[in-house]
Amino acid sequence: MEPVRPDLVPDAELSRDEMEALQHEIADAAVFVDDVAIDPDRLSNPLASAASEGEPPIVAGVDQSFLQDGDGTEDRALSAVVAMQGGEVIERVYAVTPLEIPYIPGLLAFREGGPILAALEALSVEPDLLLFDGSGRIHFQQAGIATHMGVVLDAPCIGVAKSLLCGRPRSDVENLPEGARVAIEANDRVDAPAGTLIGYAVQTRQYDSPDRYINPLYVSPGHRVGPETAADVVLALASSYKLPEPVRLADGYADEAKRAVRD
DNA sequence: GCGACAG
DNA sequence: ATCTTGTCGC
Repeated sequence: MEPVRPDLVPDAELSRDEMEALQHEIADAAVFVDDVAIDPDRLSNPLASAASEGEPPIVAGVDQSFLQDGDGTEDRALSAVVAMQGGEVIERVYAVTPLEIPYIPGLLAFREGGPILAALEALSVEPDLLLFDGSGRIHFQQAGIATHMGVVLDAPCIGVAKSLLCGRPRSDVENLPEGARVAIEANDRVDAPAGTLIGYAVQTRQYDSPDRYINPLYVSPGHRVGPETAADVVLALASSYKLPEPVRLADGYADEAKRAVRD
């Protein structure tokens, strides 16, 4: 797949103000409600797929790793994509591109967007849905990496983050039971009316011991997906591990490919 | 000045 | 995110 909005592709040469201005454009173009019918049950369950007509949807997980040069300085980013259909991997691709800027909270898409788009161009199948490691609408300008990629590609996207960038949970998120979700609403750090629902803390896995617990994932709409569906999809795809399977596999593939590139 | 900060 | 082996615990 390739960008349908080349004008909005993240450019690391921009000034910080220009980057944030672009993010406001992205947020304005983003659709934070369900735009396509995505049945979470058909994502990973082959039986549900067989029972209904047509092919099950293709879901892609995207994750990055980084390579160092001889000095130990990070100089390249590697983006890995794992595409799944009916619970099975149908394609894996990766791309390596030079690293342009350091990590700056809020500007992740300008650091990692290049290799992601390069890897997605190498992908031969057309995903119906993409999951990213990072935020979507849970972002200062409501334009996290999942939203940015979603608008540039005009594809349904979901952000899956392991920690909360901004916003505020409506209730305690400690030690939630498996399958639970807690709404995340905009606070004064988010460029949205206070109280706006921007995502969910989603507990995909949990221990049963009283002294230790697993932190939830922070799931938010990227583009063309609403917050409830985003949470439903992540729960449906996280069958045996904390991370939804496409993202977990992309995570592993990013490490595997990095080792291969190093040799 | 202080605090907060995806990967 | 990254440098890294084994190891403690359910």
